[in-house]
Amino acid sequence: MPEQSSLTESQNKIFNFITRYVAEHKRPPSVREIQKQMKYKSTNAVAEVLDALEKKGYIARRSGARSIEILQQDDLMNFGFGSPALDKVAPVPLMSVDWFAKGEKMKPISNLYLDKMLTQNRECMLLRVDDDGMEKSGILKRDMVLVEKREPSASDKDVLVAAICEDGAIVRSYRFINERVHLVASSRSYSERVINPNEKFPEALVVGVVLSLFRNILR
Amino acid sequence: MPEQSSLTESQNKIFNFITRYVAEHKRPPSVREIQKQMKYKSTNAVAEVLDALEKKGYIARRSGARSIEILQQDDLMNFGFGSPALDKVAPVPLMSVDWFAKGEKMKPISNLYLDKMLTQNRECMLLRVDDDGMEKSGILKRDMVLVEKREPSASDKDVLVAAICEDGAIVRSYRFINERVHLVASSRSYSERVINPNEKFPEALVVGVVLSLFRNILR
DNA sequence: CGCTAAACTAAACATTTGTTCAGTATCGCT
DNA sequence: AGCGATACTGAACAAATGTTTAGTTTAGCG
Repeated sequence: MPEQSSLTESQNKIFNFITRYVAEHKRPPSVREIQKQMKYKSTNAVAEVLDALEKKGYIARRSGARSIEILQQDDLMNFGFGSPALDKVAPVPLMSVDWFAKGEKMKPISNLYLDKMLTQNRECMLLRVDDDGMEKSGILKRDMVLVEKREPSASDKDVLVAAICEDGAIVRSYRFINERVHLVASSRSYSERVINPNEKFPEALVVGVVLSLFRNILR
Repeated sequence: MPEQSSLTESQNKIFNFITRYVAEHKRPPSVREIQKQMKYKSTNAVAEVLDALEKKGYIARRSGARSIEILQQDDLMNFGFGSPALDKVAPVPLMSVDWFAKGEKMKPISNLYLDKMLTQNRECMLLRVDDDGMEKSGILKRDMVLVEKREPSASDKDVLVAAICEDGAIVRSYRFINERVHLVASSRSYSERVINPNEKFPEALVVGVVLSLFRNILR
């Protein structure tokens, strides 16, 4: 990930406040509302933090009142609008993987129903990650990944893909080099897999692009 | 049931403009921006249309600049008939956190619909993690956590809990020692928070037990 | 016709809001 | 000690913005 320059305590506080405020009120806060929240006695205290946030690329400002715009879109929920409705749910098949050297198979075990805000209206499936190859990227064995069923395109830079292979389902970084697909783990101890386009029985089969991650915490 | 009063041409035009503007700019337009768009020569032309829209329940206005809020027209959840998914899905409120030293507030922003397999049929909510205190446990800032709304019990050994505090929502290990609740981060750089049972305004408020974790991977 | 509502123009006014300038204080680093 | 970054207080100002009051015009309707 492109490590965002880190924030100081007050910068983090204010940035969090802004995101919460926007989510709740559907408009950015004014400088003086931030001031009140932070219990500052001068608006300039806010102004300087906003300058820093802007310089670090967390926000942008235009002219006029309430002009703060949040630049992070990794927000997952850019909950601007979304009113709840049931047509907002999509069935997502939970797939189990059977791999045979000659022909792979994936079978739906059951359907989970997920809000379309999560599936982003794409054709998805759920897979259980079967190794620790992406541990360093925060994806652990036994995590569930929500995968969009599609072949990565050339424009996909540094996406994570799900693939099935001997070991079951795995997640890897996707690189396209010299007509070949390279599947790269984040841990060095996992070797790179290279897929030749002409290969009849490749050692791994890319099944889609990883959209998000789901992990059970409570045992 | 409340037959939506219909809109006049200019009312409709302006209402549509507001909707588009919010979608595009993530903040409401100012009165004068609407005036410009409509090629009015007086702001009062706008003011009157806005009065009408407010009276008809299409928008609401608060104080301050850019205070127009679009009201949801779609009647709340249409818990109508047999979508096959219905009984498998539960609405989970996505909460935003406002913290004041004396009185904490949590407000639902919107509902996400999640399979009951995920909520395990418990009363849940979704929170966005606002710090890196549990980074070492694999819970990162900006992750969403699915939280069961309940006080941890003595039998809960080493559960992770969500709490709200000055910094927003945080996740911590829960320890009960000497009548006191200890909230422990996995990173050493985050200090432990201790909650006294008699404390009137504790520095953090436990809101529930973390069931699972959700993270957006694709940008 | 006369009435009313909607749809404006025109001009002021009061707030809200962003920005800036001049200071003070603390901390880590050199 | 000196320097720069961060974190503020306090005060003032100008621009942006919401609101109001007074008047004109048009269209529909009884």
